[in-house]
Amino acid sequence: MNKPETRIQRKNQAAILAAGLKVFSQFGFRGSTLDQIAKQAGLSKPNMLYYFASKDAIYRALLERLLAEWLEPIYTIDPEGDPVEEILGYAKRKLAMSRDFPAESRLFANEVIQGAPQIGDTLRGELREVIDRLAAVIEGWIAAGRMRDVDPYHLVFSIWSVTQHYADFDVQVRAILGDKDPFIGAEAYLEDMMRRLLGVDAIPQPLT
Amino acid sequence: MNKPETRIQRKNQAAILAAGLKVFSQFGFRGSTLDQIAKQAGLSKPNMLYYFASKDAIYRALLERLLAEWLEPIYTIDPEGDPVEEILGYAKRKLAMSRDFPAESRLFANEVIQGAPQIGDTLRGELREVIDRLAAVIEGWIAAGRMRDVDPYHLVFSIWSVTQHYADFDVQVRAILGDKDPFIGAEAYLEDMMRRLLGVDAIPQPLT
DNA sequence: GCGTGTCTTTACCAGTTGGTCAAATTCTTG
DNA sequence: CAAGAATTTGACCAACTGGTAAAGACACGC
Repeated sequence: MNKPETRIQRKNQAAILAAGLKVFSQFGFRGSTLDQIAKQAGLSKPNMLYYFASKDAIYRALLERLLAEWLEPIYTIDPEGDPVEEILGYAKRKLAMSRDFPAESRLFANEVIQGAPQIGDTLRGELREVIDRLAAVIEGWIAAGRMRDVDPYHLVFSIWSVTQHYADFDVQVRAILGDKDPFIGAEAYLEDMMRRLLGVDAIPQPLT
Repeated sequence: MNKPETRIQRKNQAAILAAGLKVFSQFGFRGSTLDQIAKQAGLSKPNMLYYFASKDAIYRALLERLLAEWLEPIYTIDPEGDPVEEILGYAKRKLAMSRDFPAESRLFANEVIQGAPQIGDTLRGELREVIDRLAAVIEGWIAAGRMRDVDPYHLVFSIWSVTQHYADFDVQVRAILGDKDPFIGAEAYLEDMMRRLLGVDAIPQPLT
């Protein structure tokens, strides 16, 4: 259908999407302008509109491209594996994504905070299904006594919120921590928190 | 200085700030327009600008007014009290704020995600000091063996992120949970998580 | 080297934006 | 009630917004 892409098309589309990600993630959809994105992409505005029909089209293309890879880490959770290690691994992967792709995280944050006008349907559809399935797996683990009894939905929310916090509220985190790299302490804290929360055999810390 | 306020001034200023909160929290600063805010406040645009000199002035007034009350729950933490109960109480108060004042939460979220252009100085100044003092209290508790050894800064981040998540990502939470009130399960989960994380005498859950 | 389709630019437009101004209206108070 | 102050309005503006039209520049297979 839209297969025959020239190398210059690929290059410019990639540049536009990269620029759009940068600008949209900082200012939100309505706060961003085509001129900003075009300048960031190193193109003139009409030239940019030669590749994407409208501001909306750029935004939607971005969200579509990112939604899949944003959800992807969930699918690596193995129902046959050890519950604590599987969930902890997922949490760590999400934390790494916050470190390596903060703009993507902020793009979603902006979109969802503003009421998810574009991806609301996907949230109520695909996302909900995926999380329902994950919740069923977790409930199976709990029923088998392989992890502590926690609400799987709020567990997922807490993983998302804690990990994405380091990307979305980056300036606040750095304002408080100063120059220290937040992610070193974050990973240790996250691991401690998850093991403590989920582990059936948690050992009480001895008094000093 | 600016004390002599007529009742009509108070009324209109309050209406403008309420409208600004609603609009700014949904669209961010750059995504909001004076017309939107004026319409929401039930005033004409020039009339609104009679009370606030500019869009910027409304936004700054809002942030200033909210910063204080947003930080306030921290001051109710009692260094003499029981560590787990004090921290848990703070977390619950933050969760209640997310339930009762979601717009305020989203306003801050928008501001911080976009790089905190207005309140960056406050974050690096007052906020940092307050959190440093809180961290010192927590470290004292840990040294006294009254709670588990966790990083106080990341502990604060996790409380903020988990509680504010229910306000900021409201549509996503409801997309997944459906009609159920998120805050009932959220409070139970939060309490379990905090007690488990902080309590020195946590009892391992028996296998089923 | 030449024609055809791809890419880029210049000039432009109508609607929206934050904000101004002077005149008109509505209080408030002696 | 009259005068002065406080409040509200309508008309307006320059800058910016997303988007368009058309012509020019370029690339590539023949």
